[in-house]
Formats: sequence, structure tokens, C-alpha cells
Amino acid sequence: MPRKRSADFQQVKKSRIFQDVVDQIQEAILNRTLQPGDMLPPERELRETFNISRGTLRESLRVLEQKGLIEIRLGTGGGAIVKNAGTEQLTETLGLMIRSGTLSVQDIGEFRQGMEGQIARLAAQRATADDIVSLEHLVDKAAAMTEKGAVEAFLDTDQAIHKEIGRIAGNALYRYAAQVVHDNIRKYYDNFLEFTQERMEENLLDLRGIVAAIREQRHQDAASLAEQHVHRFNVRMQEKESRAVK
Amino acid sequence: MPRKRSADFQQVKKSRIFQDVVDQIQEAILNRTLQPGDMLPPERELRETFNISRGTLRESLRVLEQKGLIEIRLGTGGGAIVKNAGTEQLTETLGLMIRSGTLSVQDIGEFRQGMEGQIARLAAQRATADDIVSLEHLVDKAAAMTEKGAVEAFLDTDQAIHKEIGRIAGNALYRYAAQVVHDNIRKYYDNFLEFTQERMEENLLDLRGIVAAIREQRHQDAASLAEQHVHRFNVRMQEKESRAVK
DNA sequence: CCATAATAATGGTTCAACCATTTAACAAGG
DNA sequence: CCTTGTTAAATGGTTGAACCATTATTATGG
Repeated sequence: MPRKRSADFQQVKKSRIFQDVVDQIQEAILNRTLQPGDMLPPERELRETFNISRGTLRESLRVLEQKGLIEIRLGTGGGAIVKNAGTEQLTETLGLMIRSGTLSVQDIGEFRQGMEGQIARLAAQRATADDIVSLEHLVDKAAAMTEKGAVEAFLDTDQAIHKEIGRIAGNALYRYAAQVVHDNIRKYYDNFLEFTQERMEENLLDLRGIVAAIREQRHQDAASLAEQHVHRFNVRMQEKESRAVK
Repeated sequence: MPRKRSADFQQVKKSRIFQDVVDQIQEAILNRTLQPGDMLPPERELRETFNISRGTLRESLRVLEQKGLIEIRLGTGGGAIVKNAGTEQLTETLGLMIRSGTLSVQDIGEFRQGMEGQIARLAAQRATADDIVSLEHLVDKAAAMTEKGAVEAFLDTDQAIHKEIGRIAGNALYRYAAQVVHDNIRKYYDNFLEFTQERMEENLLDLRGIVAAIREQRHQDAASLAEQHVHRFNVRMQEKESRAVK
């Protein structure tokens, strides 16, 4: 018989009608009664359905909007649209934790380092022949950008390669986590790091090595190389920061 | 000169007074003008401060509450209290993504596996003599629970050991991520896995191995063992699930 | 056919009143 | 003096009606 460690009862939250409405609509969205793209009825109609005041209903809609479950548009034909659960809320919350001092940029950089290693390892274990072709095409593109000295284009390609490796790794959570972490750390990289020709060549070498390891299914190498790649960023970040403090 | 990839302008969101209020209060919290534990003025007073209606103000408070920045209490002496940014929002959002089918339990299990490995590795690199003592004390406790056949107590101790390893690893983001993932996967473990004496002894061996590796700073071993430990759970979960489908 | 203005649908805001919950003050009794 | 029950006050929760602002559609006029 499956174990049940505790009944997990919740304290009854009295009043808070709007919370009840939030729960009902959320449930409908999660069990697919309402699907992404669907529109909720207008506020004045929903008000009658639930038999509550418009103010209370609007508090419910604010909560659902903040949860990322609906999006609200103005004007004729506007209203609440059911959304796909995305990463914006995770990104925002992580951002709040950074700004409130609950997390440091160092912590995030270290986390990213380990995570990119794991992602590269999975990619090396799962890449198909087509995946390799796709990756090598991107690396060639990055090489061309390096020769031209096109920093912006190189960085875009670099990011595309990481994204492609994430796709190949085949785990949605790693993919989301990588995006959330990247979105939250990017502004620090952008503000502190200058990207020279030398740096580009260095990074291109990293990418070549990682892709080669993935191609040859050397998953341990892929993990180590990806970690080193991120580690170099982190070290540079700390150097810059400690210099800024002086 | 630091690079700036784009100005990152935001589209002006017209109307939405409540959003402006949210931003102002959030800013005050993030820059420590308002500190955790502080109370906001009563609604009727805040209403006058911002010169808005109470309904609009309440929509703002709903958003801030959902973001996890404030908590609202009823009755005399009640009101909005500034909170510490915690993991509840991350946990809830991840839960929404699981329930909406954006993430699978397998994805989360695999993520957890890699992450626990990284955490154990960091712990092995950073553990002090005191940390080792603390860990071995907990393992002894787990051994005692195993002898007594006390499943609940064993699981609590098991969890305490993982938490302690997380503390020793010294990275707040890994700690938070581990908690969020654990909170979201626990109900599946609880519902599907039965915990026998044999299973307990198996897990105790795992824990002994991990702690030994941490003590002797064999970080690669610590990572591998921790991964295997989680991997065993994941495999059992998949077995149970595929059996349930039949 | 196109530009422009009127119209209607819909979310955003306001105001004033009342309800429900909780704490604190206070009174009564021991 | 202390306990206990009662009352009052403070505060969030809810309501209803009215009006404002934005947007898509439709009608109008050139």
C-alpha cells in the first residue's frame, strides 16, 4: 500500500471569496477545461456567474494574471486570455530573490556552471546524427563571425548553440532552468564584461571542444568542458567585481 | 567600456494605476526602505497616500501578495506585512508547470539527480571538520532508525542529511532549487513508493558512502554516489508508473 | 476605395456604504 | 489581584452603481 506520510490538511482560510474564484478558474485551466488561447467571459458576465461583485472578481483576475495563467487585454474584443505556463514567473521570482539579497550573483554563476555541465553530458548521451549536423553548422557560423570580428553576431550564435545543446539534452526542466538563470545573470555579464577578439577566439575553441565531445559521445568530457566554459565567465565576473569594489 | 547589447526599453503600459503602485511598493521593499516584518499603513490610509481608490489599491496588494512580498492579516492590528523572499512562489510556479503538462515527473527526477550530484560534490570540496562530525552524527541516527525499523523517523533523518549536505555545499541557489524540486516531487514518491526494511538498508548504505566520500574529499565519488542514490528512486518511480498504466 | 468619425464592447477607476474578523480594552465576578 | 466574559474599535473583505479609457467595428463622407 502506498505510503502516506501525513494527511497534509490545510488551514481553512475563511472569507477571501476571491481566492475561491482563483482556485476554480485555475483548476479549469490546469485540467484543460480552459485551454491556452481560450478567452474568459467579460468581467460583467463572470461577475454574475460567480455571483460576486466586480471588484472581488477583479482581485481574482489580478492574482491569476500574476501567476502567469491569464493575460488581460484592453478594449473591444479584449478580456482575459488563458496563457501557456511559461518561465516568466520563475524568472521574475528569481530576480526578486537576487535583488532582495537572498541570492548572490556568485551563487547563480556557480549553479549555472554545474547545470551547463549536466546539460552537455545529457546532450552527449542523446545526440542523434542530425543533432550533430545542426550543432556543427552553428559552430561553423560562430567561426565565421569570429573571423569577421562580429561580436554581437558571435554572441547570438553562441547563445543559439547553448540553446541547441539544451534541446538535444531532452529535459524540459533543464531547458527552463537554464533560461531562467541566463535571463537573470545576463545583465551582469553585459554590464561587466567586455568582449574582445581574443575572448571570442577563446570561446570558439570552447564550443568546438564541447561539440566534438558531444559528437564522440564523450559525455564526461562534454560536461567538464561546458563547466570550464562557464567557469571562465564566472572568474572574470568576480575579478571585475572585486576591482569595482576597490 | 562595458558592453550594452540593447537599451532594453519597455513598452509603456498605459492606465493600470495599480501596477504603478505595485512597482513603488516593490521598489521600497527591494531597496530595504521597507524591511521584512515592517507593516504597511492600513488600506484606508495608503489609499490617501497614493490618492487612488481603495479598490485599485487592493488590486495592487493582491499582486504583491501573490509575488510573495507581503502577507496580509485580518482584524485589529492586521494589515500588510513585508515578507522575506522565500521559495514558496518558485515551488508554486513549478507545481503549476507540472500540472499543466509543461513538465513531466521524469524531467524533474532527472534534474534532481544531476543537481544532488553537484551539491554533494561541492559539499565534498568545502566540508569542515565540524561539518563531518555533524553529518556522521546524522548517519548514526539513521542507522539506529534502520535497526529499529522506524520508517518515518528514518525518512526524516534521510531528509535532514540531504539538507545538511546542502548547507555544507554553501550555495543558496542549489539549496533553494533542491527544496523546490523536492517539494514538487515528494507527493509522487509518497504516493507510489513503499518503503520496506530492505529499502531502508539500501539507502543507509548509500548515505554512508556519500558521507565517507565527503569526509575524504573524494568529490567525484560523492557526486556519483549521490546521483546513483537519486537514480534508484527515479527508476523505481518509472517502474511503478509503467505498471500503473498497464 | 479610402480616410475619418461615431459607436459599442470591454477593462480600469472611483465612491460610499456595509460585513466579518480579530485584537484590545474593560467590566464583572471570584 | 487575577481570571473571565463582554463590548468596542480597528482593519481587511465585499458590494453596487456609476463613470472613464482604450480598442475594434461600423457607419459616413469624400
